[in-house]
Amino acid sequence: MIANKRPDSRLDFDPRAMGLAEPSRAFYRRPTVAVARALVGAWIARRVRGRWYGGRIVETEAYLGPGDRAAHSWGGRRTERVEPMYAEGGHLYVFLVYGMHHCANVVTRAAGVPEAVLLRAAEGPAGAPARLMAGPGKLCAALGITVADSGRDLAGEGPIRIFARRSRRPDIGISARIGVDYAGEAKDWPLRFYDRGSAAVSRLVR
DNA sequence: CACATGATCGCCT
DNA sequence: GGCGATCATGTGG
Repeated sequence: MIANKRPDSRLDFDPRAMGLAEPSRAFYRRPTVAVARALVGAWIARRVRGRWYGGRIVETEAYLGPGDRAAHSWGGRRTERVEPMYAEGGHLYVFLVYGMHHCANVVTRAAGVPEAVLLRAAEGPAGAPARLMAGPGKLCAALGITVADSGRDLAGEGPIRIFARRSRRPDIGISARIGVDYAGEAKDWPLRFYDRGSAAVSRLVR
């Protein structure tokens, strides 16, 4: 069992002072691509001992379920690991890749529809290293998110939450997803969304 | 800057 | 038994 890790103290921030609000459940139940786009500019945060730690999401990828060869739920796979993807939108799905890195996903749509949005990169509050969360594994490491958090409800009162962006819309770039060359035709689908103005995007792929 | 490689282990076949 | 929704480091140009 992997112990709960602690977030990087440099990610300390105050969502309330920033006027950030949490989206309703309906936000997450929308089509996955819409959620993936809306999450660019939103904040992912974790509360530990009364303090909030987090960052502004700058890169996401949509994973479209049974028909998407790159998705863990491809072909309707339903194992213990993937089970959180079948939960109602607004839950968290975390898995371990390459034996050492964790990846965090925001589950979308209705219960039983196993689609999700991978959080690929975020930029921390002022003072945090620019590329501390420039990658899905680094994002989880910085926030201390592990498979122990898989299945959590982001829309409830739990320790991991999402805050919607306020107003300014990021200049969003689109590309194929990263690291899914094995996925047949799905490898070229334009399901990666990133903030063109951010220095924390994991890789520059047009 | 563009590759190439090793680390490391849970998951699925 | 093979292979990742990755990352840091090392080499060469």
